[in-house]
This record gives sequence, structure tokens and C-alpha cells, in this order.
Amino acid sequence: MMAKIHEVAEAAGVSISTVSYALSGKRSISPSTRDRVEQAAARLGYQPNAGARMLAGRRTNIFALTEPFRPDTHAPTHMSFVLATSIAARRFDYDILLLTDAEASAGMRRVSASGLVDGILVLDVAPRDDRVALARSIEVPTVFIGVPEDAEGLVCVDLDFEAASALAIDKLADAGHGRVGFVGHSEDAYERSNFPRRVRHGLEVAAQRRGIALSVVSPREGEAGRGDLRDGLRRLLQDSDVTAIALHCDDSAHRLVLAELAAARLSVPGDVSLVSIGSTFDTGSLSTPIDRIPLDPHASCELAVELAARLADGDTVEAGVRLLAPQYRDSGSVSPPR
Amino acid sequence: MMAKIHEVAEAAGVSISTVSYALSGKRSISPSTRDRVEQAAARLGYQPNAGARMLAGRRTNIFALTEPFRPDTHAPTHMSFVLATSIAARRFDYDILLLTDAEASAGMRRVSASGLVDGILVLDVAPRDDRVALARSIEVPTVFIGVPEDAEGLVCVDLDFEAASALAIDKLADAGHGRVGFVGHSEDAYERSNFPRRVRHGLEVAAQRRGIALSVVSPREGEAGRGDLRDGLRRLLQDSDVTAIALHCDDSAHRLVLAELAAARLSVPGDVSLVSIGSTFDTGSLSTPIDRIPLDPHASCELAVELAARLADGDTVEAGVRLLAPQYRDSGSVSPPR
DNA sequence: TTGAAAGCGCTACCAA
DNA sequence: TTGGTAGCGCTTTCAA
Repeated sequence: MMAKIHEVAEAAGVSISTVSYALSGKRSISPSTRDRVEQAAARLGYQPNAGARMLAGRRTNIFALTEPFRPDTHAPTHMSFVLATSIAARRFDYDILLLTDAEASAGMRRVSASGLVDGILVLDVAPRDDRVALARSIEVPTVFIGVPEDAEGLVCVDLDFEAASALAIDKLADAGHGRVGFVGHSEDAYERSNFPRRVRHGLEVAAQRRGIALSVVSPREGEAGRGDLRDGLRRLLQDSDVTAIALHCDDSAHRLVLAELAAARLSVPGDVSLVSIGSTFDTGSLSTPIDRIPLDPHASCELAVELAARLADGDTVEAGVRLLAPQYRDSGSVSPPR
Repeated sequence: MMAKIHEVAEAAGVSISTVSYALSGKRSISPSTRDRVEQAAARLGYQPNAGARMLAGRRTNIFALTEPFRPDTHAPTHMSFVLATSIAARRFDYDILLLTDAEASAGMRRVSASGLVDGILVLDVAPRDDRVALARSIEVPTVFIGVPEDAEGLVCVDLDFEAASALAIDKLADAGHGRVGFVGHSEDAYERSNFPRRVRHGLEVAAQRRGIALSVVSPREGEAGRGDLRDGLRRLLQDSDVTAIALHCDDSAHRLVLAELAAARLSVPGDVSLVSIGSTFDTGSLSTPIDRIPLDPHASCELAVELAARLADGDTVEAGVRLLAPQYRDSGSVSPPR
């Protein structure tokens, strides 16, 4: 361990530049030489020194991942994104440096100026995000996973939430539903975050287009929200007389909806059809499986990392928002209204 | 931006070694010189190049944080630990490199051999953890946040779960309770993880010492567990006739217990006293506040980072398990049995 | 209190 | 297809 390129060269009976090229593949090497080098490297447990590599190669093979800590962050969703990013990064031979909390912004400038990273990935994007201005001011390529209000000149990747909503409405409308409920986020969340708005807006537009009456439930956050949700659900089913419900909420709210429907002796999809929009957990393995148009961290993060890698390579990548096409996953929770 | 030490030296009218020393403080510099250097550095936005620094200084100012991804990981708890580690690391001027999933183990060897990090922090430690053997085989100092079965020669930090359990039992025994229930993890979790066992064992030992009858509920994982929990709770209250319950479970199980007690028209602490052990969320702000002996990520991570920093500095740190003393937080959920 | 200069271990250019 | 070697930008030893 901690062998140096010099020792590998000696062991293989070649020069150090040959070792470097043989291992990086940046120029053609005769098979026999490459073999000897690879064997020697493996035998010595050779791993190029990271610092030397950064200095000489002008690339660090590290991406920063900035994730501000917000009290309302949904931990499981967040973790899925971090994990997906990290796995995607490794596939491109990058490591992930974590920039959390206060460092989410300040750290961007720091790691950019010190040349610690080849690119920055921005998670948990807020409508008005400090990191937008920062991204414009630094030299390190930056990719947003999420879309801020002002995305001018930025490279962004996200699910096409509006299309996802339209897909949900179309599915329900095609099945014959005319009155649809929507269990969404809190009013606060609509102020604060970005994508809930896009879901709701997409739903409204599509409902109008399909001539569907949409009734919205926005439960408060925290404990109180559970009561709001129960009340809202009754209102949907009794007053608004909906025959289908679209959901954009966390797993516990999904469970609560299922529990309330069961308590009211309503079957899915017999009495009520259900579609979940933008969920990051598997609604297909709930006690009652629910159709979904998932928010797939894997897809977004894979694309974001690929773009960052291309930018780090010096390739030109067109600025702009890349919206990923939504996919419908059927679990049999939608049928015609009775 | 991206100014080099050479330019700072020129701007300040000194040599580059003086700039290096003035900024690092590693040798005494006349105040006037230091001022000029600092001003020049600030004006140019100078940030030492990370790669050059690693190469010349033989230290990277990076710690790796290994976190295997397990399907049963409790995301909010996990996030708290990652965040706490990251904040603590910055206080010691270290960045965090993330090693997730498959890389949690393989990455340790990689970053160690390449000299990418000065130390490794191990999260989410399993009783038989691959990373134990790895830690012994590599040269980079490693600190475990959690305690594996065989901790021989390792540096570990964790809450003293057994003492936490004893504290809970003592509190309840002192209040006069003789029959105590315990809502814990699934049997699977007791096989798989480490600290649940220590909580349960501590509880059993302390209960015996204080002459308390302990009745344990181990709900299954997932959906089914919620039914188990409800059944177990009824059993505790009716058959075992307990007057107090200790909890070691996630927030949703806490909520479920409170809901069931409310449904049974049992008041806290009037009819039933409650203590939560090893929780990482604030049980004091539940609908009914619950006394707790928390698992404080901040405390563990701060100590772990400090130890790692000392090891990275070449200081000798005695191997062994550091158990942090538990703290009792009163929210008024314990009173004498009626 | 300050400066000069020798590396740190690679990558990549220039030669052969 | 291969080798020699000039840096990359800093830290730190040795001298002054």
C-alpha cells in the first residue's frame, strides 16, 4: 500500500510515464507492457496519490454536493437523492464531497476557489436560492437538481412535474372520473418550495382541459395536519363527492388516506380511485398498492452527474432546464367510477 | 479568484514562503508583514490550491464518512448523524467525503490508498461490520460512531445505551412503578443491529436490580408492526397491568402509542408514565410531551471528529470504546402510579 | 524575522 | 510504442 508510481515502474521494468499511460489508457500501449504494468500495480496495491493527481492533472475527480439543511426537509426523500447522486458519481469515477447547512452556500465558494472539486451538484433547490447567484459567480461548473424561479443560464435537471400531473388527470379522465380530489402539501410548502407548485398548477391546467372538477386539500404541517387531512378527506368524499383522489404527499399521509378510506368502508379502486404523483417511495407496496407517477431520484441524479462530468471535461453543455418525462406505474388503483 | 501564492507574494512584496507562513501561522511573522499578506490575500480572493496543499503538506483536510445503505436505515436519524458529523468536521477545518452503499467498504480502501483523506468516520455500525477488518488493515486513522461486536483495537464513540436504560428504570422505580412495559424494535432488528440490544439488555439488568417486572413488546417491521404494536400495547395495559412504558422506537411508533393511550382514555402521566430512550427527534414536542434520554448525534459526532482530528495530527489516541453519559430530559411524563 | 529552493507524486508534452 | 522531464502550486527545511 501507498506504493508510488516510481515503484510500479521499476517493478514492471518501464518508465513512469508508461505506467501513467498504461493505467489511464490515454495513449496506446502494447498489450504485453500494459499487462506487466497492471500486474505490478495490482501486486503493489498501487493507487495514484490524489493530491499529486489533482495538481498535475488539473482535475480532482470530486464533485461537491450542496444540501442546505431545512427543518422541513423530508429525510427519506433527501437520502434517496444523496444516495442516487453518490452512486451515479462513482459510475463516472467521481467522489462526492458534502456541503451541508451553512456550508451549502459558503462552501461552494470555498471549494471552487481552492480547486477542490471539478463540479458542483445542487440539491433541494428553493425558488429563491442563494446558490443560484453563487453558481453564476464561480468558475466551477454547477448543475441543479431541481429548478429555481430564475434559472437563466443555469443547467437544471428535474422531473416534469406538470406533465406528471397531466398524466394523472388524463388517466383518471380516461377512466371516466369527473370529480377529482387532490391531497397536497401545506400552504406554507407552496410558498416555500418549487415543485409542489408545479404539481398543483399542472393538475389545475389539466383538470380544466379535461373538464374535471378539482377539489384541493392542503393540510397544515406537523401533528395538526393529520386532523386537517382527515377533515379534508371527508369533505372530498361527502361534499365534493369525488370518485378519485390524486396524492402528492409523504408516505405517512398516503397511509393515513388508506386508513381513512378503510375506516369509511370504501374500497380502492371500487369506490375511490387513487393516483400518487411525485412520490419517491414505493406506493406499490403499501397495504393497498397505489398507481404512481414517481419522482425517480435515480433518473434525475444520473443525468445531472452526466452533465456535470461533461462540463468538467470541458465539453460544452447547453444551459437550460432538462425536464424528465414522467412514467406511469400501474398498480390497479384506478378503475371507472361506479 | 484562482490567484496563486506567487501573486499574493508579489502583491504583498514578500516571498512565497512568507505568505505561506503568514497565512498558516506556523511561524512568527511581524504584525506589519502579516497584515500586508492578509490584505493582499483577501483582495485577490486567494485560496490555496487543494491539490498542491495535499501534495506538499501531506494532509488533505478531508475525512471520509462511510455510510452503508441498509433498507431498514431510519432516514431522519441517519441524516442527523451525517449533518452533525459534517458540522463538527468543518469546525476542525475538515471537509467530508461521502462513501455510500457499495463504496462504504470498497471506498475505504480506495481513499486510504490514494491518500485522499486524513481519516475515516464510520457511521451506522453493524455488530459484524466489514469495515472493522478494513479499518484494521488500512493506514488511515478510523473512528467508529457506534460499537461493533469486536471492537478490539478500534476507536469507538457512542451513547452509553445501557446507562440510558438504567436511568430510565431508576426514574420509574423511584417514582414507585413496579410493572413497566417496553416498546422496542423488531426481533429482526435485535439480530441485525447493535444498540437496540444494549438498550434491552440494560433495561433487563436494571429492572432486575430494582425488582421491576418488565414486559417487552417487539412489533414486526413495516405495516404489520403497527398492528403488533396496538396488540402489544393492549396486552401491556390489560394483562401485564403496567403503570409505565419505556419506549425505544421511531417517531411514528411514539405517535401510535400516544394515539392508542388517548383512544383508551388513559392520560399521561396520570394513568401511564412514559419515558423515551435513545430517540433522536424531540419527544418533548409531541402532542403529549414525553421524557427522554436522547441519543444526541451532536455529542457523539463532535467527539468522533475530535478524535479523528487528533489522530490525523499524529497524536496518539488510546484505542477503546468511549461511551457518552446519558442525560435525562424531563417533560413531565413520569409521575407516581395512581 | 525573512528568503531561497528542494521536493511532494503525478500528468502530459516533446523526443526518439 | 516508449522514455525523459518540465512543471502543477504549495509546504517546509535550511540559510541568512
